[in-house]
Amino acid sequence: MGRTPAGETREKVFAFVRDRLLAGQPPTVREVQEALGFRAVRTAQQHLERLVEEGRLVAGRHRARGYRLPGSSEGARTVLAPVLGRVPAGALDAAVEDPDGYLPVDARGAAAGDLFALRVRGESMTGVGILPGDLVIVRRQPTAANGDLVVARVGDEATVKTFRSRGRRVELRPENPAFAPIVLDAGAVAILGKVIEVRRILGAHGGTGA
Amino acid sequence: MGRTPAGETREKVFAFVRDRLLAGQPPTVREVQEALGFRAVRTAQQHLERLVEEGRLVAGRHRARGYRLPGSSEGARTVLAPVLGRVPAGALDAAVEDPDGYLPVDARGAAAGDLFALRVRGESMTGVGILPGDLVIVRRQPTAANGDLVVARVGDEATVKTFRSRGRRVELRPENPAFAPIVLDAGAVAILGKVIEVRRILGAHGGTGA
DNA sequence: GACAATACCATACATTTGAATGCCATTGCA
DNA sequence: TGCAATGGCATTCAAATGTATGGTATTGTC
Repeated sequence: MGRTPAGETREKVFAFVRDRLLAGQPPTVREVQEALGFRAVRTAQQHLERLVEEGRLVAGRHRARGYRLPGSSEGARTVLAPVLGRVPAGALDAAVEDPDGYLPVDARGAAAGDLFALRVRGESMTGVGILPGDLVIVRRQPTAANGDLVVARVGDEATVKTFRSRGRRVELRPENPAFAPIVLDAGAVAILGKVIEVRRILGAHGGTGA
Repeated sequence: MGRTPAGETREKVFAFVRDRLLAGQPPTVREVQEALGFRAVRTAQQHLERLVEEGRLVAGRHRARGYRLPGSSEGARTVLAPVLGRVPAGALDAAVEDPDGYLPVDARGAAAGDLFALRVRGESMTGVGILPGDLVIVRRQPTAANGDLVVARVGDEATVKTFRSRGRRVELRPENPAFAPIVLDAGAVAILGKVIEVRRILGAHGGTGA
């Protein structure tokens, strides 16, 4: 009664732990033991210690289900941003109550409630790689700096544009030569937030369509 | 000392637990207690029990960090895709061992281990709105259909291109008139996977750069 | 005021779970 | 042969953690 060939077993241990972690369900040492068919807790424990030594896992001392993948243990924090279906005509909060779904966002430095997402309509921003149907993830803020990509409400409509202010006047500039900039008085524009991320979900089927 | 207004607190408890779950780090009752500033474990415990009653959480009996989101087996499910820093020269698994970080991905229909992400270099795909520095999220698969956006390995390099096959020959087509298609024998190309999503993280500062 | 409902607290208890102690079997090498 | 290295086992201990008991203060309603 000895052992198993090469480092095969440890590879299986790592794969098991990694998959569980990626699925959001960190395993216990005993779950590893059972999954791999060890008859002693210690055996699973030793493999895990080994993986930590090799830097492939990170252990939290005395924490239940404390193993993590290196790099994901710190900083990375995921929150859900609601995808607003209707254009927010009034207060944003009203629209959030009935979202089209949620997008997981790696939010470092942005509180959960401060994020939302909108689907882009029109081709006014194709010059900066934002195509119709893309999702923009927005962090709420009432102001913007020149050059910021913002979501602004003009009248009843919300649009994604590049922000630029000239004194009392605000210019919402499209990034497509076929469209003209919108210039308004600052009082006629409400900045809903700043675009912090752009996503295009291609899905399982279909090509680029180009 | 009494309490806090309406059901505000419970909402915060739920948000905290949900965020932690989505981040792949289920919290303990005491972590909830501490995060919300309760002075008794029991208080956090009661809120959690309440959330379970309301069906907003699911509890695992006597399991450490046992709270889950209901229906997490189906519906929106977030997994973390490793961002591969180096171009995968050999097997993909080797590169996954040392990722640059992880991206939260809403993976419906894709197993956790089947996803990874790469940072795009070069301007060969600007025609379909993929700019240098963008992140592509890829689902591993060894084959592709005409028109698919794929990550392929040619020699030591991995590139993002539109896939097209003509008999024994494979064409990797850039989406930028300034670049020429790459035409190779099928044996000289290895399909690493298919691009299912494109992301551009603009961050808190800076404009569009266009 | 009586009473239910809500929110919270202090503490104890039981289970889960990470870590430690000590030992055996196989392999490879000097 | 001797011996270090590896892979495994059985068991125990201690920390982490879910759960339960019992009590106080505030709010709202009849």
